[in-house]
Amino acid sequence: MGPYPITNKALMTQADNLKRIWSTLEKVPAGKVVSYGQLADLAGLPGRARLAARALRLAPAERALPWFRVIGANGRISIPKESSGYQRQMERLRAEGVMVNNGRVKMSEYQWQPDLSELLWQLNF
DNA sequence: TGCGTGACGTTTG
DNA sequence: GCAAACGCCACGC
Repeated sequence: MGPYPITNKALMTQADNLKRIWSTLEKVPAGKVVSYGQLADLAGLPGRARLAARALRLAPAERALPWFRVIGANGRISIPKESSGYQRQMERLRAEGVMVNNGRVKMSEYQWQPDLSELLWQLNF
């Protein structure tokens, strides 16, 4: 967390950006999913979907973030289907009641739609 | 100093 | 549904 809570590029370090994304990800409730772009948006980093993806790769394991609740905006799991991560993600999602068919989730049903003012209140970057 | 590469996204055809 | 063309930008080389 930098000294300034505003997305002023000149004052935000990459470490700050990653922390913002991780903090926001922690707020995604079980049984719901968010897209990479949505996660970045909610973290105050509009248009930074790729950064959200990067943040997941770099996420510290001990933080136990719900990385599996992040999928592509098209509702598909974005990890190569031949990878073990693909299977793990599908299992974790199903374990909390999310229906996954052919690596795909129905966004209209499972996408998290947080109350923005409430989220802003909870987050303390 | 480029330049290619990404667990990405939107628009257009 | 699919593919191409952009847009985005941190990072490694």
